Amino acid sequence: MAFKLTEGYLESIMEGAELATPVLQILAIKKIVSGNANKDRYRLIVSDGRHSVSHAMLASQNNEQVLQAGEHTIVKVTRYITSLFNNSSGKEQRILLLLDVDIVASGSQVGSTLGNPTPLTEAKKNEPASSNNYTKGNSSSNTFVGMSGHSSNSSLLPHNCNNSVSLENQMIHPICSLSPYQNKWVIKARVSNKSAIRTWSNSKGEGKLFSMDLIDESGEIRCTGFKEMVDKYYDYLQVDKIYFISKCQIKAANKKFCTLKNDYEMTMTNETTIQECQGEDNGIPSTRYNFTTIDKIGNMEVDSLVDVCAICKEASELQAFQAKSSGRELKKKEVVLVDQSNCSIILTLWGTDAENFDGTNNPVVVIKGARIREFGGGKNLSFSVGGLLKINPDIPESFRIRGWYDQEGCSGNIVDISAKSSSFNATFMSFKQVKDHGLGNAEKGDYYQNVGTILLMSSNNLTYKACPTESCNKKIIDLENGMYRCEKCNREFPNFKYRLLTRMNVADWSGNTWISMFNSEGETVMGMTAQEVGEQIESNSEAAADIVEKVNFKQFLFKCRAKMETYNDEARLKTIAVEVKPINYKDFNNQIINKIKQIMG
DNA sequence: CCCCCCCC
Repeated sequence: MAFKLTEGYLESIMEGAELATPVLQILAIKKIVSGNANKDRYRLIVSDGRHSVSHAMLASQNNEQVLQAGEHTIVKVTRYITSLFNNSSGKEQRILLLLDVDIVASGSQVGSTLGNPTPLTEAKKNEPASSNNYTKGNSSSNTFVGMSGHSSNSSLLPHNCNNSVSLENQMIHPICSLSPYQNKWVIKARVSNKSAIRTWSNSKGEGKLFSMDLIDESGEIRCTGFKEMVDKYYDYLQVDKIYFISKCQIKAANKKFCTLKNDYEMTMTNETTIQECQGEDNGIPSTRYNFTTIDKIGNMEVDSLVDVCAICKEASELQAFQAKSSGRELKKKEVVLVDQSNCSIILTLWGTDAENFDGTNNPVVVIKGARIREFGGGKNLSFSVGGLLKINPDIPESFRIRGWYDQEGCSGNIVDISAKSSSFNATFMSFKQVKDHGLGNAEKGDYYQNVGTILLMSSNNLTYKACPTESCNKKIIDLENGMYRCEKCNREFPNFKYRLLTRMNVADWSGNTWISMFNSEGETVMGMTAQEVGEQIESNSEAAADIVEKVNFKQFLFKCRAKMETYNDEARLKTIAVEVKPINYKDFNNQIINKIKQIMG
């Protein structure tokens, strides 16, 4: 198969021309920067068959497909940028950044270098950009300006900026090219999000800070200003405006607190210069989202951050309450979100976000950086600092989901990701606590869990003969003619099934209690099926004693329902184990550690 | 240099 490259394109591109979809071959791939997470940065040698360019870089979202395709791969470049920067010897160097590529043929399909490409000479690469001064793939924007001839009006500079040189005259670097290894740069970026000013006070000191999200056509990065930087820049920086920014300190990003797609984040320093870009803002996008559909959240890690675009199906009233742990007065609103995955999830808004949220008319809710939480086995989302919340924003995804909801989503069957998987995540309590707290007065009983030791199990009536109908567990009457009658089903059967109904005395350090349990819980405790238990006892009257003895001193996690019942005019607490599980010592130890921490204050 | 962000 013959592959065709867009011969001669590279020369023009590296001189600043805009050419639609160059088709290039990747001759070499070299890792240049290793990120803290999963995004490494790669330098490429690319060829158009006539020339090769060694100063090419791959935008990290393309890493996976290009690495997989390997050297000799042919790509169609759907979006690119060139940018000037100073190389190590202080010379200007133009680099080619591949923002979006489609694989035309993988390296193994191509197998060799096409044509006989010669390296573009230094002289060629260092020629000034063509007349319009900008270099861009597929639109007329000038996000990354080469050397610009025009001078800026210094009166436009804000008085509180410390620089004397206008950044506007300098070359602009794409955000995705920033790294700790290169500190001479200027970016031109839009502020897509700005936090409130926050103060802190801990053992290391105290202070105040704010952070903002910066975005350009190549990528995004978070920037934080501490202390005096707050005074200097907080009011000056406005969301949605565009700034020239230089000389921040670049360091590895902590992914735990930021969904921005960048391995780095930056911090303002005394050297930092920020100037508003008064002119053209074309081509610089506003917030960039990385949306996850709700169905996926069910399998995602608790505490991680996601971006969602969903419809508010319903919203609760504003609820105010006091946090048990901190005593703080909290306000929240629970919003049920749905999306095209036909799943719903609860989003909790706090404080003013909760107060301000209006759920009428099913608005589109777009969130960047919602925190995944878990409650009772279900997942939910919590929105708070560092995130961005928009209602009915003007983005394509918003219109798309609006259409989906109005046409079909509003009447569809929805799976609730926030649904609690089991009846509890009930509190761990000792039997003494159960007694002291007077559990059992709630109408449906009170739930708790306990890790306990079986002291004694009654060997009488371990099993009963039950109706063989699958959905019916009613005790049957032995008609003693080979038939069994179920009153509930009003039928006679030639067979029955064994069911367990056991009572055992369970102890922990604080006391003991009698717990009843039904079939499956009893099977777990005995390690036998009800059928096996029934048959063994049937064939050997001594079997029951053996079975009971083997259970003694076994330990389990008991999930219990306690309810006060009146029996012969006497109130007593009836406890049923609704779930019995082997002890997960890791979880159990965490419970104990948390308790110790509580006790220690 | 923050990074707590809440509740059942």
